[in-house]
Amino acid sequence: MAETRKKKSFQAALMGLREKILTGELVKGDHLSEVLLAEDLGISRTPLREAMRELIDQGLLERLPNGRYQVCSLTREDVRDFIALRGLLEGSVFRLAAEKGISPGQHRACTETLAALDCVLGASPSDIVFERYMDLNETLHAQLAEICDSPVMLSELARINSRPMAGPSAFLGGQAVSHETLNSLHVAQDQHKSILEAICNREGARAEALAREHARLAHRNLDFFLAAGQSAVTNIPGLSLVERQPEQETTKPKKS
Amino acid sequence: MAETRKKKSFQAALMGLREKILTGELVKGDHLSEVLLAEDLGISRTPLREAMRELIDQGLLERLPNGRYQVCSLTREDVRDFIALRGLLEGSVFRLAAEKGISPGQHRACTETLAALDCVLGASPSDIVFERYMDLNETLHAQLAEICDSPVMLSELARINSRPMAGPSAFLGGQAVSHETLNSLHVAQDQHKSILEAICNREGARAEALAREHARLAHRNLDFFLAAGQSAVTNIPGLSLVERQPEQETTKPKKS
DNA sequence: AGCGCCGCAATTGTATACAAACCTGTGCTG
DNA sequence: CAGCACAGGTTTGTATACAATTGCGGCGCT
Repeated sequence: MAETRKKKSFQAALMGLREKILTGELVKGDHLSEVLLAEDLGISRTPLREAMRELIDQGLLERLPNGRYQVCSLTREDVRDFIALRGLLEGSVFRLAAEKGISPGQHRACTETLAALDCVLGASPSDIVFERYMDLNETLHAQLAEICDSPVMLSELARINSRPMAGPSAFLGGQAVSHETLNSLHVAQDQHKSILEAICNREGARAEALAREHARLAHRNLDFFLAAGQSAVTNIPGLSLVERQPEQETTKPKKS
Repeated sequence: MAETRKKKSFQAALMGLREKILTGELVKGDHLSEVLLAEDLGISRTPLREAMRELIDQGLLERLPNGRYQVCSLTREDVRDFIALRGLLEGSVFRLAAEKGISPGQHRACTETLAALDCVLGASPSDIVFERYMDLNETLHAQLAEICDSPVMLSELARINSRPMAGPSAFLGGQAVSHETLNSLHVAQDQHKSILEAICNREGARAEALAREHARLAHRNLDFFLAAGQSAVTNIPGLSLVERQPEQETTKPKKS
């Protein structure tokens, strides 16, 4: 953990609040008080404010004109836009990578990660270790992105990836081994290979188009887990932030 | 001024620091102390920290792993990447606008702004009011962007536009009426018209490509003002943040 | 009864005091 | 003479007290 900075109260606030928000303990619309949260977390308001500011940057909180804070409420279109935005940035980054050229070491590293992903996917459907797949997937995306060698692009991409459900492995924690989902994993892996091929061949436009389409795979997963209902909320971090307008009103149990 | 929030100390800190940084009063590498700045601005450390955090978001400050702050140092490539990134985002936004379709009211507003720009450009070269051109240019970009009707895209575009020299009117304050610069203004205006036309015709790919090329015009201006030397620093906000690597190393005095 | 104004309570913004961490300079030791 | 260790000071991190502003509820007026 490179982010284990010394400011421990700030870290505690950040982790604690993140947890409370992602688990849905804090409801969407309600505006939350600094003093209550501070004493709940056992810290002072000062580091708490710092943490809240950080969470605003991460898109989990938003600030009302009054100065009050409230948990971010995302529409389905917002999440789709963030996913598309990742595709856009990754596309640009891959195009830059293709134009710049890949080094032998980078090519070897990507090939290894691809092989490891193949290995994970090769197992029988029930034996797939989704956690390992997530790790490898993120590694691959990072390896491909680093080829472009542009700090600006990489940092902005990282920013978008930190958005609630925009990252490349956002929906892999769901572990829903439906036939459809499984198939999309194989499609994604094929796209991975095509992207690497395009970068190696200096086919920038192809790499860019592939990246956009690759990100769009996540749209299906978003729709799937939004339709799956409350059970998915615990598995997909940030899903609780999405307001579900198309739900028919079926004896909605009013919470406390 | 929608941003005239009540927190006046915070605002004072923000404005004051921004001023100090953009005018080059604060040198690039030097790390700045909270307490010194606070008493210099006549406020406390608490709002100052908030302001510094904001300036980090705006890309004017950066934070060292020690927790110290320092004025951001950008390379020429960084600025070029930010400009390209604006082109990328604007391109995506315009493509979305073309796919969604423009309303009559939006079309009328854009046409009016275009006509006003034509009017400003129609004056004799020495009579061009650059300040008015800047306003109109930003208005047009905003009007075109709003067509896409995606809060996510708009806010991310606004974020990039707030980066030091990435905004669409970043270099128009230079008022360098060289033959070359003047010509680029006419080219830019022609691109504006083409973009609007593409959006009206639902030509998404064309609008996207035009936006990317439109942003690239700023690359020339960047090179021009970087070559212009110190005199341009006072006119182009943020130019002082760019490290000029072609400087020969002249007895670099090691700081204390 | 409805509308508007005033005052209180709650909440955020600011200031300052204190604690901890870091860098630095100096002196000791191998 | 070099390297390390310790101590002091400087700087950021945290806590708490105070100020200002906002929202709200009651009260009076129309």
